[in-house]
Parts: sequence; structure tokens; C-alpha cells
Amino acid sequence: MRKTPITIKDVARESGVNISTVSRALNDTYGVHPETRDMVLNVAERLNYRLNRAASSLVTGRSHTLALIVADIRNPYFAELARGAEDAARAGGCDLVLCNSDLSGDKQMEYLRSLLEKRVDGILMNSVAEFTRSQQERLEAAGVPIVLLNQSAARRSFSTVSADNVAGGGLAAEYLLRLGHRHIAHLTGPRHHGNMTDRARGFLQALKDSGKDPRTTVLYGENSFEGGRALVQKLFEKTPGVTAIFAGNDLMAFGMVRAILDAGRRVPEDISLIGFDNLEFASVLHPPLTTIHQPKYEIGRAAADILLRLARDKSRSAPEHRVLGVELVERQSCREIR
Amino acid sequence: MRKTPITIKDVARESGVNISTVSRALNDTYGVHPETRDMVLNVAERLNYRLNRAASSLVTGRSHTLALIVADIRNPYFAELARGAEDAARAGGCDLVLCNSDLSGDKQMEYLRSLLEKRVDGILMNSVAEFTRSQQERLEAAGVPIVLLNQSAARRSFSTVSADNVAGGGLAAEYLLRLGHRHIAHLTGPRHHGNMTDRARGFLQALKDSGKDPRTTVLYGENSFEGGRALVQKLFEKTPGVTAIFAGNDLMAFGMVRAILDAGRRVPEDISLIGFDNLEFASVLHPPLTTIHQPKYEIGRAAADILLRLARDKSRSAPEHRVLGVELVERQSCREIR
DNA sequence: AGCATTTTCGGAAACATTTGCAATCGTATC
DNA sequence: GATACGATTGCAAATGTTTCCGAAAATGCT
Repeated sequence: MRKTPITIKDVARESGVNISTVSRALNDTYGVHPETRDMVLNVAERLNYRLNRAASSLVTGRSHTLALIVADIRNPYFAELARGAEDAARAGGCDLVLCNSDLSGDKQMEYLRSLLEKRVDGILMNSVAEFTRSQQERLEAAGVPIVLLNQSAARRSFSTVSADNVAGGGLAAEYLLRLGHRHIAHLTGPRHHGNMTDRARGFLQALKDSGKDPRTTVLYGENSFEGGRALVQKLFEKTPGVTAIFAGNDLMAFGMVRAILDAGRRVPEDISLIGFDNLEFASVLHPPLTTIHQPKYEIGRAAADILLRLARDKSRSAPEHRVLGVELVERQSCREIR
Repeated sequence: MRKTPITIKDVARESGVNISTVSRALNDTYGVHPETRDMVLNVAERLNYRLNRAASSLVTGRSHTLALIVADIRNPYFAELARGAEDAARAGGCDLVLCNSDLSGDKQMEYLRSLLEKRVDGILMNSVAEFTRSQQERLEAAGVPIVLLNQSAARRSFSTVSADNVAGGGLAAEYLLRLGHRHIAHLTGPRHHGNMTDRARGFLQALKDSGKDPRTTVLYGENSFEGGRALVQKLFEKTPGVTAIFAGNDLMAFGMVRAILDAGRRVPEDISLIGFDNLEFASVLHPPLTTIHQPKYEIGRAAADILLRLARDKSRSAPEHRVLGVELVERQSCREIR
């Protein structure tokens, strides 16, 4: 029941060696006799000694902390990604701090400020928007490894990890075409959302390349359940004739089935619907949602792994870019048209 | 493009005052002339100075970090709770580190160790199991504020925040009884899971108090989609005659509708199902799930707020206990029996 | 045994900040 | 005109580690 916490000095005194030796023993550094090492370790254990990470960080410059900035952890996509990142971070001896940006540029910058103060060893983020020139410079000057979770085309000076969104969009297009649809809508999130933009691009390109010249409508809205719902209503007003919808992601697709049902139509009898992400709930939905699977957990893990490596040797600062594969998972929300 | 990062010393030199003055200006402490304060702030801004939080923590003893230990962030219940906690932590100037314990006692202890090294200002956790006597003592000795997210009856020396699980269980029981069900099952998570145990208790007590003496089956399983699925299969083997199920939570309920459908029965025509939590997806499900709502976001926020307060004045260490209200939200997964 | 080499360990500096205390300065009071 | 006082600022100690450097001890080799 001491007032002041136990420090390395106490351990040193108690075990009759110098604090530098204790430090070496604790960190298992080369150059300490096994016997004294065990002795020190025992004393530390007995005194219930705990390293003061702040002091340690001060001298080493490493904080043993990674950070993850996502739009909102309540989005299951990010939760899965976060879990992958946390597992990897932990395996690398780091904690993971969680930040919800709500896609606000201001909040994002505020987080960045706080994280830089903490000297985090690395940051994973799906950047909300293009950085300004000065923001980018400041971040680079701070020298903290950053990996972006979307392919912001311009920002090649940071590492990136993402799913093959373009290919995924293409998969969706080909599938719908193959089922015979010729009047297709793509309802997706905000106009300049990196990943979703890529999906749209791949989708539209594949439609074009098919030579089947389908009628196509693209509508942008909110990336959320409600957003999907609203978009379907808008779609039915403008273009009632569509037979198939490619949703920007599963979350929006969930909102869409609700809106489709509310509009008195059925899935897939009247409207075929295909999503993106393959969230766990996609298979629970009625009808089970056909969607493009992307390896969310693996993306988080891969990103954290890159960060850990970068943190270890600051020298290797060459940005790395990984694109993970996607695949179509066919369930029961699309049907063939004759 | 300096090699070494800018420190408070640089700011001091550049603005021609002592570092202590800079520190006071930055921290907006009483006792620095407004004019010099502004001057210092300008210089700091111009040099792009960033506080080194490690050094700061070392002397103040505060880390400006809170931690959240949950079973798995992919569980939407925890995601919502985490969001509430993060918002509150951030409002209080703290970061939030995320830990996934998978309900493993070892992992939990490992996290605790790491968090204590970091001298986090507080920890929110849904403790996986009762602490051993020595674990409890160590935690108390560490002097870090802790709030438990479930009512581990015995551990009254820590603060707690939770929903009124007992009342919620009661609500479910009364509702099912009112609809005329007389053969009811409760399928829930592991046997000694704090919150779920409370729900079961409230549920069974209410059944008993009703005087209607219904047939009751209680089965324990995994707290997950798959767990719910498995429990229904088991239930139908053992007790095919049930007409209503109270699920330990919504996640398990999701698995249950899948299993019920797979068994060739319908919800709610053949089986009435009521959940607990009111996850967002409960309303998306087909049929929309009747469930007991609990204020997940608010629980997270309240818990973080308690921690922040405790961190501010260490003296007030009297544990605080908050129980938040629940309510029945009626959708379409239950039907009346005549 | 004597020397070279390696292993182990202690001393001390360094890390960037906060804060109690003392010093300075201007002003008001007697 | 001296003193006291309040506001502002400088000085220096303290925080708990890690790590470089050199000394001492141990070991190997001839």
C-alpha cells in the first residue's frame, strides 16, 4: 500500500544491482547473466513492478500504439476491419486507439493532432477526403507511417491497402448482365468516396465493355441504411423501369430492400439487388443478399502489419500498396430475366 | 525538414522566453501575460510544434487515454457501446484504446497488464469472469479507475454501468405470457455471463410470479449468430412443443430465425421470438424482430464519463453504480396464441 | 601464469515536459 | 521614499526509462 508506484529504482535496490542492469534484464537484452536476470525478474514480480511506458517512450521514441481512424465503428464493415487491425497490432506488441471521424475533415485533423502528440507508431485511416497540400506536408514531416484504407489515387506517398474495388464493380456488372438485365441502376455513397468511386468505375466500365449497351442510372447518396432507403425512393420516382440495382455496399443494400418492400415490390422477383462487402448480416437478410465479398478482416490485418514493419525500421519508408482480391457470392437476391 | 522534432526548447529560444513560460502559455495556465502568451502561441504554430505527450505524461502521471475491453468489436452491441464511449472520452480530451478479449481470461489479464504500463486514466470493461482475489487486489492497488459494464454482483468495489437486465427479462416474460404462450424457452449465452444471467433471472422470476405456471426450458450456448442457430436445433430435438423463444440477445436471435426457417417452421406463425438489445438490424430482419431495447450508446458514454470524473479527482473513489432503463419494442416476430 | 578477449555490470547522460520556488519589475500604499 | 504586494517570468529539480561508455570480472588461449 505505498503511495508512490514502484519504479525500476526500487527493483534495483531490492535486488542489489544497478538500474541499468534491471532495464536490461526486463527487456531481455543481450549482456546480462542468466542468473542475475532471473533474480531481477523474480524481484520485479514480487514487488509487482510495472514498467512506466511514458518514461520508456520518452527515450525510445516508440509508443507501442497504433491508431485507426474510421468513419464510424458502428458500421460493421469497419468493425470487422478494426478487429483485424487490433489482432495484428496486438501480435506486434501494440495497442490500437480507435477514432471515429464521421467523415468530417475537421474531426480527422483533430484526431491526427492528438495522435501525433502521442507519437503513435503508425496510423491506419480511410481518409475522408484529399488532403490539402499543407496537410500532406505536415503529415509527411511528422514522419509517422500512414497506411490509407482506400486508393486515393493522388496520394501515392502513403502506403495503401484495399480490396480490388474496380474488379468487384466489374464482377457485379457482368453478373447482372449475364442474368439478362438491361436496365440497371447503381446506387452508392457520396460522390468522392475513394472506394465507392472505384466500384462505380469498375461497374460502368464493365457495362460499357460488354457491348450490350444497357440503360444505366447512377445515383449518389448517404452511405448508410437510411441512405440506401432514400435512394431507392428517388430511383423509383425517376426511373421506375429498372430491373436491377447494384448497391455501393451492403449497408446501403439493407436499406434498399426495406424501401423496395415498402414500395410494394419484391426482391428478387421484381428487383434484383446485389451488394458489396459481404457483411455477416447479408446472409441473414431475407432474401439472403447476393454480394461481392471483400476480405475486411484481412485488410485491417495487412494494414497494421505494414505499419508494424515500418515502425521497426524507419529507414524503409518506401510506400507499399496492396490490393486484395474480391469474389462474387451468389445468394438469392438476384434472378434471371428472360 | 529537421531531423530532430521540434521541442518546447525550440519554441522558447525562438520566442525569447523560458521554456517554463512556454509550457504555461501552451497549457493556458494562470500567470502568463496575455501578450507573451499570444506571441508564444504564434511561434509554436509557426514552428509546427507538437507537444510530446510521453514527456508530459511522465511528469503529470496522466496519459489522456481511456481503454475499453469488450469481447469482440464485431458484435454490433459492443460497436455501439464503443462509439458512445469514444465520443465521451474524446469530449473529455482522451483517446480510447480498443481491446478484444474474446472472453478469454488470459487475454483480459494480458490487456490489463499492458494498459497499466501505459498508465491509462481509466478502463471500461465487461469483465469476462469473476476476478480472483489476487487479481482484484492488484487492480485496486494499481489505483486505476475501472467501471464494469455488467453487474458482477460480488465486485462492488468497482463502479458499474449497465442496462436493467432483470427488468428487461421481466418485460419479455410478461409480453409472451400476455400473448398466451404457455410453453416458452429461453435460449441464451454462457452460463455465467453477468448481463445474460440477470436477464434469465428476471425472465424466470416473472414467469413464476405470474402464477400461470408455464412450461419452461432454458438452454445455454454460445453468444453468437452460430450459437443461436445451434441452440434452436437442440431445442427442437428436446422440446419440439415450444411456441415462443426469448433469446439472450439479438445476435443470437438472428441465428435463431435462420435455424427456425431451416427447420421448416415460420416466425411468428409457428414460433414467436423476442430478442434483447434492439440492434439496428433487428428492424431490417424479416420479420422485424420484437426485442427489448437497451441504451447501448448511452451506457458507453455514461461509463466513460464516470471514468473521466474519477480521473480528474483521484480522491473521490467511491464507486458509482448506474442502471439504465430498458423498454419493449414491439415488431412482428411474435404473435398471439388462442 | 600472463595476456587477450569476451561477458557482465555500474555510472551517467539524455529524453521533453511540468511545477515549486525565487527573482524581477512595476505599482500602490503608507 | 521605503516597503509591500501582485503579476510575470526564469531557474532548476523531478519524472522513470534506455543506452552509451568504460570498468571490472570472467573466460579462453598459449
